[in-house]
Amino acid sequence: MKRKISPSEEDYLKAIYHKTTADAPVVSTTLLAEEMGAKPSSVTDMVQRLSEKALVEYQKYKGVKLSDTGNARALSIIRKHRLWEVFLVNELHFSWDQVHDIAEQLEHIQSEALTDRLAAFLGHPKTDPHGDPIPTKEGNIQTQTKMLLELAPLNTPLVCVGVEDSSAAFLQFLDKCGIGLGVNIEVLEKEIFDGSLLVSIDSKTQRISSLIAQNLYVNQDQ
Amino acid sequence: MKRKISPSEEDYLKAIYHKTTADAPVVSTTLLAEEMGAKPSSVTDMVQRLSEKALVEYQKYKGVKLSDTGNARALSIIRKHRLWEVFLVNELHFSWDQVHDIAEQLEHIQSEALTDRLAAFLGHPKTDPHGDPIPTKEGNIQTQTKMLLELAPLNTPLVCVGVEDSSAAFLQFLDKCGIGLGVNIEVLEKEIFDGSLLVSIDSKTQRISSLIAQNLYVNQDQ
DNA sequence: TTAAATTTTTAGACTTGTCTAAATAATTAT
DNA sequence: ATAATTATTTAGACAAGTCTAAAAATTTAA
Repeated sequence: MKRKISPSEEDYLKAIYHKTTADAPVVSTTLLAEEMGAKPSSVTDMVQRLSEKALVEYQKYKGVKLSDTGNARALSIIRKHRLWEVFLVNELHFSWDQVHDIAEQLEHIQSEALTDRLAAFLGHPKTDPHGDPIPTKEGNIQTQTKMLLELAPLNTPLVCVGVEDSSAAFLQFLDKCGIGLGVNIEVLEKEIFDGSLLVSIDSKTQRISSLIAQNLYVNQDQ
Repeated sequence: MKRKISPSEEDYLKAIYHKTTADAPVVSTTLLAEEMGAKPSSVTDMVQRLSEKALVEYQKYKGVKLSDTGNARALSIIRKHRLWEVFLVNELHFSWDQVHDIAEQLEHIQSEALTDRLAAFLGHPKTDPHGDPIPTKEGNIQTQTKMLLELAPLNTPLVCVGVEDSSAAFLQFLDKCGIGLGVNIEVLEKEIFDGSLLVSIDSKTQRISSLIAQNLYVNQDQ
């Protein structure tokens, strides 16, 4: 029943998944082209092919969104991507900034048995090394409560739970600042002038830029 | 320095590697076509492309062989294939007949760091689950002394060390007969009529077909 | 509300990897 | 040694996925 989907088609499904939300349920070919590093004309072609395969709903000039089957496929790819990231970090001891490109390749391996066994081997992890939730085999993905550090209340014990930007550069910078998932953090002061924050990380006080605060997710501790 | 090679090109390099030996250093397009499940004309095309990239040495109508760089690339792919097979069997508990197709996909993942760490994670295994040697990172591959069970001496303690045919059907049949790597075996009698052998496996006597004997490698025990 | 600017699609071309059918070279048999 | 057979290559075609350039639709601005 499962029709063959090429790695390239899978990448498009994933990109459409990441670029659509409840408020903006449809994405334009231009935005998708940017995400994919391709020209809008190439995206139009591909999106029309995906539409013929009933993986997306597409209306000329109106943008594209995933169909139910397309959404399920996207979640399956994201599941594999994040499981492999857990493997790379937890088992092979890669750092969280090194795993994205390798997982981009591993996510296209086609074997349900492999995914099942990998998940079991890893102990059915709930989140990946960047704090993003791992969809279940059935395609359920937990929407986690989390807020940007930028918007977090002052003088409240917080814990880091995720990142908005997962580029290697940003992750390495976080490492340098002593910031990682599970790290305790508290905002002591918000600087109006440049949006920077005075924070306490593991009881040490330091100043971090607004750019970090805009890309780091936290939760109230407890 | 490392030029990009497509998965398909990698598959051809591997096939050429497997189909050439010291006595037959060159393989014909027809034989290669059979191995690849493609038409000879397609093989000619591909082999000419590989020749332009200096990965093979090819002379029209005379067959093809790997260049030194092509040989190194083939060994690198085989190394990855066999390391992943070890991972699948030892860590994810697949059986030895289930891993080939998955490893066919995993062998194309491009990341030297991944291969290095995988090898270390597995404890730098010397052989894969079918008894085939794993090339080192430097491209050294150990030529193991082994003989077909068919040609092994009678009434001599032997140990299974490899298979010639690693199809799922053959491996499953071996399982059914209680034959696996490391299993002790002794040939008690050779039947002239059908080439079958009376053997003792783990002290139990049974008769096995000549087809098994032609596809199973053994060594003298000790 | 029409014109200008922008976005999106179409058309035609290119590459990779494959195929079939036809042509050519090599091998085998008479 | 020549003819018949077999192996191999060439030629032309096709699908996937991409591009550039041009056309068409949509949005924005006057």
